[in-house]
Amino acid sequence: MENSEIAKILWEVSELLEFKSENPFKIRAYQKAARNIEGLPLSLEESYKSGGIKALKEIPGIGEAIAEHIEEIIKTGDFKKRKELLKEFPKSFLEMIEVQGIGPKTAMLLLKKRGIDSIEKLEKAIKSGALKGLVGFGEKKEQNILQGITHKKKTIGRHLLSEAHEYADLIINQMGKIKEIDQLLAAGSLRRQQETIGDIDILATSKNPEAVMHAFVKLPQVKRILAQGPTKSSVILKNEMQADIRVVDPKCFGAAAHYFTGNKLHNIKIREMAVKLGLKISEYGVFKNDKQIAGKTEEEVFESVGLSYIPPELREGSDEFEAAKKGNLPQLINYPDIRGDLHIHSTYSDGANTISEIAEFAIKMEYEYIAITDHTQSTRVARGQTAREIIKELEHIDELNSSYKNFKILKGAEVDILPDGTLDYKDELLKELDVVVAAVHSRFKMKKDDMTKRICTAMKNKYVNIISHPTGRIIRRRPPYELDMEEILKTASDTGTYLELNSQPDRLDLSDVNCRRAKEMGILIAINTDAHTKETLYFMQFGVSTARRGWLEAKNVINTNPIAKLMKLLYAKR
DNA sequence: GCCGTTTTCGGCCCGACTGTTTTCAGTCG
Ligand SMILES: Nc1nc2c(ncn2[C@H]2C[C@H](O)[C@@H](COP(=O)(O)OP(=O)(O)OP(=O)(O)O)O2)c(=O)[nH]1
Ligand SMILES: [Mg+2]
Ligand SMILES: [Mg+2]
Ligand SMILES: [Zn+2]
Repeated sequence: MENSEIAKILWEVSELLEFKSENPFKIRAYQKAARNIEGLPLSLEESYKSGGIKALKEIPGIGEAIAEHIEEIIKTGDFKKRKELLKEFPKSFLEMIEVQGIGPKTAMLLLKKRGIDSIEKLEKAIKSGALKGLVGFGEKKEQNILQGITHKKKTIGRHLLSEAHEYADLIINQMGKIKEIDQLLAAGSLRRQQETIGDIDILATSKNPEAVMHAFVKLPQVKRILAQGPTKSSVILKNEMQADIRVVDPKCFGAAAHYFTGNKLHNIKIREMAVKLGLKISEYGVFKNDKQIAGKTEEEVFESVGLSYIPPELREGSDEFEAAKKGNLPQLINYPDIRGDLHIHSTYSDGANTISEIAEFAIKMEYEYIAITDHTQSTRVARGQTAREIIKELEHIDELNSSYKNFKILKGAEVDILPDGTLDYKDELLKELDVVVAAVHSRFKMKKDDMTKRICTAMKNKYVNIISHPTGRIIRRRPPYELDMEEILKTASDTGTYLELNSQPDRLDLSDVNCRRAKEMGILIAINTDAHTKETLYFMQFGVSTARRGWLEAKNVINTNPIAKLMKLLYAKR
């Protein structure tokens, strides 16, 4: 049982409890537990197996009751209380609150008074006028719900960080033309650089908020206005993304930026800390006896509760406060720390650019080195090369290198890890390479033990430097291979193998939480792009963002080193 | 339901916008 599955079950229970109008704090307790479990690097099932209920209760937000539920879920796949709740409310009913504007109260009213228990029935009911006369329902509400249903049908859920970035830049560019705006900031999950983004959150400061809102909702990208007030508006954009905007006075910028960056749990926790100190934190500032005492900058907000500045990528409402209090926050890696890219494809396999085109581009990016790592024979769809074919490429690289100074092209390959854990090239050939990146490209559905053994066997080969995209997940498309991540990490640590943080926006693999776990175990990470075109060498920024979310410092990442040190690290296993 | 360096009971973040409401509940950030 995966953590994500357990989290999903608990989240669903929180929704079921909402329908029953349970104590809102109890509902929040289930939601908190679910969120915390999602962000957990260790397998709950493994923790339970080794430490029982007691180990579960050590996780924040999990107490006696939820720990027992989790035990039951691990043992039977479900738990009694949930099964009972589900008898009352069918699955299709749960989906109703996913429609914008419908919450648990409205859904219950529709169920009780009209027997509506699915989005389909709701749509029919509105169109046939069956909701006329229902308390709290009028023409506008019906139309809003219909539009909400249409919107829901068109969207696929959360967006990749890269897509959201691009679109947010467009909007922010447009907003830059609004005269009344002072400062602009992309906030929310975008600023925290989460791997997926729910909506675009933008903060503006202005002395004339109404004028700003007026101009904002008239932007050409805006399709529909969900809400418009003087300090806050929400719209649906033409690409069906939602955008939320807040406008505040410049003297509130810090507090508003902090609020709008979140995440929610982080906000709640820092506000609780303020309450204990006799203060109040809101998006408008830090207040003592209704008098603003701070809030112009984010630093002031943190300082008011005795914390040093916490970078947005760490604001998850977990243990960042502890670190900030003790002054133990990491010196997070920055993009300019990166000196090269160790996983790139050229026209020798399925890349679009020649090695020299890639090299020229990398030099413009001020890199000191790159590794060309084309596919090997078993990955035929990606034009993987035989041993004979790659020899030509290696000679070509030698030739090119003689023409560069202060820049080096490393000879590499992205070598297939075959199902038995052996590699697609013989050791005699691997020996000729500077960088061996090893990866699984076939038989993704192997059993957990087999897949773990497969990758661990590969790590035990002394020529293997880096395991590429270690879990194989593709965001929104393919779940990770079944893996014992702890075993993988342990073997990486024992063998001195590096793990990749693949920067492709739909991979980001290792994920943020796994990076953090790897760091704790002393494993070094290679942040690579796996670029198949020279322009996508810029995907490095997403890798660095994810690394920052994983608390990584420059020293945890091998490709922040100058070439001489890097070469030493690459030859350390041999 | 969870939690505690004052607490094992009694708190639990704080605010904006909408629609249909004669004064605020519901939903959302
Ligand atoms: N204090 C407080 N702040 C909140 C609450 N809900 C949201 N926020 C703040 C923190 C969020 O990061 C920020 C933006 O809200 P969003 O719903 O857009 O969430 P966020 O961007 O974090 O994630 P997303 O990718 O959009 O799902 O607003 C809340 O209930 N209380
Ligand atoms: Mg957001
Ligand atoms: Mg938002
Ligand atoms: Zn690759």
